[in-house]
Amino acid sequence: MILQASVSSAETAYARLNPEVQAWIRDQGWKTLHPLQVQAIDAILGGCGDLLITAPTAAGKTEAAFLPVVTAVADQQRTGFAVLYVSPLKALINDQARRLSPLCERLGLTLVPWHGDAGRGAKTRAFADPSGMALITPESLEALLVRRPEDAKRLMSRLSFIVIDELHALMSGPRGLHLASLLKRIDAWSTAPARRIGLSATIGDLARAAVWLRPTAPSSVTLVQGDTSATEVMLKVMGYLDAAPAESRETKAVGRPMASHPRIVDHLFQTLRGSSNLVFAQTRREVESIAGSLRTRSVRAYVPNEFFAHHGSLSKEIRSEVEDRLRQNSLPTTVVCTQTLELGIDIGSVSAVAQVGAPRSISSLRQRLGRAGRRGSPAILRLYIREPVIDHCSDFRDRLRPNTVRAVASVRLLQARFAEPAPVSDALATALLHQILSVITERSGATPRTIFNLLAGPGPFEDIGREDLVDLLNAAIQSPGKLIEVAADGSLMLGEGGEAIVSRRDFFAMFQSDLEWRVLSGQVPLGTIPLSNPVAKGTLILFAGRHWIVEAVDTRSRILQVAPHQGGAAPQFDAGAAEDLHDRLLEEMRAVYSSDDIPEYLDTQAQHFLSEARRAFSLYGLAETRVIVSNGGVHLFPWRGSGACHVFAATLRKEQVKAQAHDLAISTADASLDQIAAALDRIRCYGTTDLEDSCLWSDNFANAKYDRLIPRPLLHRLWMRRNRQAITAVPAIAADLLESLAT
DNA sequence: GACCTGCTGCGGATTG
Repeated sequence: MILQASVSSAETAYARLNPEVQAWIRDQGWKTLHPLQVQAIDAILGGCGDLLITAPTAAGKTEAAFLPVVTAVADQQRTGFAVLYVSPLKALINDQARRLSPLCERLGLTLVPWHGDAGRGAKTRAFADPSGMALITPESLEALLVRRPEDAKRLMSRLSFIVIDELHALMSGPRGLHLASLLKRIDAWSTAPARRIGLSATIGDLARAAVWLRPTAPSSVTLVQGDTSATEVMLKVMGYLDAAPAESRETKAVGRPMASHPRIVDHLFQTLRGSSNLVFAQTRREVESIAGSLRTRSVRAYVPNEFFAHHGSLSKEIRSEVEDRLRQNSLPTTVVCTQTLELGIDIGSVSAVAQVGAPRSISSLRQRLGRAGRRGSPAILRLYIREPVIDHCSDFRDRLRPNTVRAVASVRLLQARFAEPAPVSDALATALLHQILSVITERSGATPRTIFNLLAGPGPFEDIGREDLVDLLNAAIQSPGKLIEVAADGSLMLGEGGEAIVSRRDFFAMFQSDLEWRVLSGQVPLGTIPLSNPVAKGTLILFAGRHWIVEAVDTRSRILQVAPHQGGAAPQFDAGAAEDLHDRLLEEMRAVYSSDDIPEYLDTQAQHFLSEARRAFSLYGLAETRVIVSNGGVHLFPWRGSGACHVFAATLRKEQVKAQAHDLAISTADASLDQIAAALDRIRCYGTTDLEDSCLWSDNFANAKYDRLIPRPLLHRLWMRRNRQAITAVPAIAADLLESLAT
């Protein structure tokens, strides 16, 4: 990656901009251009490659990219869009359209917001006379390619720039593979591919981001980095003692708030009322329960409620109402939310950010922190950490106080500027099949060679070899559902099954969607809850931070009609697997256990938890050993992240040891130390063949949308490649554990 | 043991 070498002065950069852009800058009342903007102007107007712009939220990344971009394309004459802006969220497209339209108007550039909820007028005009900028989601891009391939080519074969916002979010997961493939296909239409500009606040691995951005030439990506000097953070970690462990697990399962709940709610109420804040919780159910209690608390205190819920299952209406109230900033507003308010939707900045529960990801914590701190004042972050009461039947997991230790480790890594790299997607096969169907549709048929040339090679599918593609295509051709057919000339066409998949509306997204109840209060849509919730007339529910009674159930159209009421519990939202912990976080947790400093940002209870944690760590002898016996079971501590631990647990199961990985360790059952030592000794000597075989014992590698249509051996092969690192580490982990047992 | 994201084209009726 090329680091920005020379930087001209703000005056020189300003002089390079289009006069109308300069006038717009004066209108904003800006006295000077930020260094970030100067760098971006130099790189875009002076250079010719791709750019990665990283800077904290609200540092002006959008302007840094667009001032020079619109300057570059202002006077060009062409048929088709000059700039494609890709965003992960419709709401972000609406925000950006609002921000950019005065600038574009001055230059006579058309601006077309292009997503499912955007008006059709602008799109229709763009089909007739395409020019300027389109602001689009990956799914709408897919829809354009599949449904209007001729128009898509006409609109996007002469692009000068592709701007990708919130790059860290768009490059990860199935969507990352999807968008990368779409961009590759767009590039194939033109002789001079558009320059790509990625924007992000949190990039854990710059080298990998550069590879994603320009797979054929990652070293030509210029890095433009904003001010990375640390912003002042006022941090507090607060400990809360919960009910007995057995009880706490039970109440969690039933969904009843835990014993610490009222005390945490009290503290939030007292510290946050009167100002604007964000409170992040780990689950939607927890958001509901906290927001509901805060509202009840306000009613009891005879004060107007200023606490609201925000999560992905709430309707657009409810969510934008809350976002508007935050943005207008005229009334104190505290929003209890999940990840939904992490990305760059414009909500202004808030006084303080709180999080209930220990962080699992540093990137996420950093994004959340970025929401706090008005100009000139420090960002306030409060972490609420719960640990259970210890009694005679408590096991090592409770005694080691992992939540407190994880919170301290997270803060240390935050200070060390660590951020997790974007996770590798497990949807490679699904994405490949999806894109094959899409290419066949776009081209009304394609030969295997065309498909291979178009999709394979540097990019999202570079791990796919010719034989993988052949296996996949053969399976699709021979499938009883007739996904693909071979035409007389040897080209591949959609079969009956393929047609059915592509013609469905949900084809455009690479992720799954399940059926849900729609919850309506009168005519107002409140949101959706999973069909799995038992509901009947008279059921009480807590939703959108308020209490409701179900008045009517329409099972045909899946609608719940509700009315305001009192009481009721939050619904059960479908549970997925917990977010993986990174290797670095476990390593840091071990360091926290082994050191003896008590950070001053811990309150008395949290300090107490940390002391208990270290005492337990020492009593179990974990400074010297990686294997302990507790409550009749043997527990192994590789001090690695979730990925490595899950693979290692699978390997143990292959050796007939019942093993289960959790956040802190791997727990075994019904096995003696001798049996485990023998298993570890065998695993220690594993060669490549054994390792490739070991993961056959894992049955859950068919998770993604179209995995059921993929041959199992291919899924297994791809799973192996994706987990190569964790798999290669297996013998070394076994050796370390065995050494512990010997001493 | 979690979270989040997205969605066409067409014909016909209605409205300004």
